[in-house]
Amino acid sequence: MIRSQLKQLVDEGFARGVREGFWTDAAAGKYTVEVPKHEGQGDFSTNLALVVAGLEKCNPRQVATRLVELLGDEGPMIERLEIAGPGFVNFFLRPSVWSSVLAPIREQGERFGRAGFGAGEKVLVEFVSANPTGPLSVGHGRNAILGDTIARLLEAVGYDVQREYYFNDAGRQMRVLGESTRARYLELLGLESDFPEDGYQGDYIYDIARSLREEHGDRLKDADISVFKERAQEAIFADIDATLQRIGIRFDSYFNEHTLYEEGLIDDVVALLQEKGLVYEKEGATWFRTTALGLEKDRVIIKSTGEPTYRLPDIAYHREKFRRGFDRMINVFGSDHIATVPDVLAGVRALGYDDARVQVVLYQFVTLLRGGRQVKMSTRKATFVTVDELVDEVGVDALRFFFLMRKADSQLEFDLDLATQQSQENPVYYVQYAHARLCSIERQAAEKGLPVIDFEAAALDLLREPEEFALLKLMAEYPAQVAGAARDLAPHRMIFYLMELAGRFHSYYNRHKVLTDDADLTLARRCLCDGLKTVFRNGLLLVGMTAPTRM
RNA sequence: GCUCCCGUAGCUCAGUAGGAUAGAGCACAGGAUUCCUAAUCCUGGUGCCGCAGGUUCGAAUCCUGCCGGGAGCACCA
Repeated sequence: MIRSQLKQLVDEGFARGVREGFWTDAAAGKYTVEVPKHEGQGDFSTNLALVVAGLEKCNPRQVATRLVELLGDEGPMIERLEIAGPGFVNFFLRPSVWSSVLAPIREQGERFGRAGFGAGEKVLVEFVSANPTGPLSVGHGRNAILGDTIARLLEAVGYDVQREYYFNDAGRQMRVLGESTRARYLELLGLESDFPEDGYQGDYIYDIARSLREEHGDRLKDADISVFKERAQEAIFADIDATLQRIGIRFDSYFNEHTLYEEGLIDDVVALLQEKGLVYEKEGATWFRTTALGLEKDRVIIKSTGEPTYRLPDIAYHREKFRRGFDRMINVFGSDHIATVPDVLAGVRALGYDDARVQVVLYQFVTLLRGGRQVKMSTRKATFVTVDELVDEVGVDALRFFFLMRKADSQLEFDLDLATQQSQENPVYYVQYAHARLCSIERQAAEKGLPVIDFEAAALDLLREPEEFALLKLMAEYPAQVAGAARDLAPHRMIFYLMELAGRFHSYYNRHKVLTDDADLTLARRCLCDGLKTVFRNGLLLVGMTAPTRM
């Protein structure tokens, strides 16, 4: 907000310089106004002179001098300007401008930080998309939290977001699931059973088998595999659903791969690709000529058995996303899906759609540490830790926080010992405690009989401590943080922002009292704290956490 | 062999579409509570930003090659 006002001033100065022939408009939109890294370099800084000088091949310090002349060296916001280093222009603002961030925060309340630049564009965020073969494991957890938080961020900046879960209840995996369930059922009946070699070994299969036995006795001993498969799938899906609800995630739609077959959409895609000469037969299989689209080798889309490989439905599914009218499509995938992405995008492109509208967020694997040792995980062997188990141990807030703490590109080390101990080492509490403390101050104020905050009556220029300026500056950055995190699909930035704000607040709290003997100062500081509380609350809710009022 | 991600302090990681003097938490050591919650704060220091070149006024950031770790490279999803 303050930054954007300043940016406007700089833009005007730049435009005047263009009119007066000091420079061309080549640098328009290329320079920035930023908060400098180091103390003593002003409240904001622009690299305009460096950018202009680079494009026009002239001396940056001369350009900076011109700019300073054009801007005038003071004004209602600016106290003084300074040319520094290779040609930065540093802005030193009047201290009073900082407290002006409090009014909009107060007016906008829970809307503070939201933006409208998404302009109602329709975005489909597809995530989790785990086939119902077992409970959600740690890897799915990262997917779920990432996808949901990205959706929240996009909603916050004005996109019309739809959350979708794509799944497949046919196919080999599910057949194995059915066989595994039947084997357990027969085993429970004391009958001969041959558990599939690559079957699912988790105890949850026993649970499902047990419920079948209770309901049907031994009447299913000769039943078709589909009975077992359907029952298993149903039970597991209910389980997944419960887990998701528990961690605050709901989907707007579920898309079953079945639909693509039933509505002939698979055949459509093959026919369309055929028309374009991108399909051929070889060794009994149908191949997609991806080499013609710039990829390394051709891929099979229909096996010699007549069954499609995963690529074909994936392409058809993405075609449906376009046909359903989405402007942007975001997929959250584990890094093991890396190889499939180019093929699907090539398919989309071949069908005449703009694949730039499809964005894939790939996240690296989660390694689980317990007792300092890596836990090996396998879905089949059921040696995995489930999301439910994690939530049991650490709670929803810590789960979300830990999964968001790292950028998607980084492998995430989930230290169970750290996350499970509810101690001060746990950074989750650090942030939440800041909010609880702010609430506590207001409770104290009420107990002392202080009146409700009268914002209009407050003398905000009494906020003059360096720690207060630091807080106000950081609060003013909040909307830009949300916008940046949404733009780059990078939820971890919100976590880092909140940790920094919490650090500054705790530090301030220890050094200065809010509730003092000076009524005016107290009121001003309560206004500051009120604003902080709003920012913490908004930030925590935005990433799907709670903002506790006491701890 | 090929593709993608990662490599920054002892450990775990940030670094916001190249910017000024490199950042945080943890760990380690010491200190702070008659006072709004000590789940807090304060004080200590550490870096060949994996290596080598290149691009430019300027590189942890961009390009090339190499080294190390991870994920892939199926008529599995």
